[in-house]
Amino acid sequence: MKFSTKGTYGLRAVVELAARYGEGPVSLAAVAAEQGISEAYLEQLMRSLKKAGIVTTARGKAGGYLLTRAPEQISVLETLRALEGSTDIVDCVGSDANICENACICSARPLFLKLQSRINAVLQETTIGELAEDHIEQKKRIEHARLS
Amino acid sequence: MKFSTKGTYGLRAVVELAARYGEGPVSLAAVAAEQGISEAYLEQLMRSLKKAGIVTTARGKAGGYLLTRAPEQISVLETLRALEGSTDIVDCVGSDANICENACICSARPLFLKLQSRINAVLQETTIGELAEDHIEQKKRIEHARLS
DNA sequence: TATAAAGCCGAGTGAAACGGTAGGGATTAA
DNA sequence: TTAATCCCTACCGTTTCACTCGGCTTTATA
Repeated sequence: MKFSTKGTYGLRAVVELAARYGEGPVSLAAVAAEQGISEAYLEQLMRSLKKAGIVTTARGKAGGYLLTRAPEQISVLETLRALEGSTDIVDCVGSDANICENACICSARPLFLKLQSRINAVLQETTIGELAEDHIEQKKRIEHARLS
Repeated sequence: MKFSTKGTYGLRAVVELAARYGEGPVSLAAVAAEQGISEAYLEQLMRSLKKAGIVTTARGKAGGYLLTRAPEQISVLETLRALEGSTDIVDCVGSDANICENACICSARPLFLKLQSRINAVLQETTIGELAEDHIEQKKRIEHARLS
């Protein structure tokens, strides 16, 4: 029941792009430096995000990554799915439940179904835009505290 | 973000014991057979559960496992913690948050905190007793359908 | 037009966790 | 005494994780 760094790093990278939404392409190096992540590793994650239609790229010099949509229109659910493949806590909930032949008798299934729906609700209703706003606020507060 | 089989198998085993609460010790072999789990593997899980004070044992011939308390007094949270070590989705939520030095600036943290609290709520409020009841009901329904 | 800065891509790798097995020991009811 | 139990340690093959490496293509700009 742990999030992988894939999900965490990727999510943070997307939030970073959201914080700079409208300012043109942001280079991988810039995102990696800001978030303290290895460039080569982050590149892989960006690939997944691109394939999922969450980010797009500008190639060549002065190129970089951009969100395909406004940050408020990207859900965390979508982002994590792109990064981790699925956000299902077990295979027997969600689309192909038939994977577990004992689904109809498994005593843990009702719990998993409930839990999964709660999780999905949070991930669905939270947008990258919200996280970015919080993050910008937080940065301001810290800056403010440092100066005084 | 996947549950391991440790958690799933162990939980099911505990529910099985709950379904037979008050009937004396249940042997490992019986639980393993009923749930379709390898005996040797399940034994490991039972050890964790015993160490955590969720089950107790009777040794020797006609021995087996028993719940230490009434099923309604055992939460799923407690059970999963015993089996998986922790139910925290990332290390930087929960007791020792200081593990992540950037916690105060990490843009994903607010999300994780919210998500964790929702998850914990479900796991805390669901008891083994409830799962056992559901399970018994379900078995009855199936039996009924088979006969008609 | 040459060059450097960027993204694109496939492959490889060490460590850890997962999921399970094996084999022997201790305990106890019959 | 025997057989049915739980108790414990160690091992092991596979997969996933978290990265790294090296070479390629694209493109702005000097």
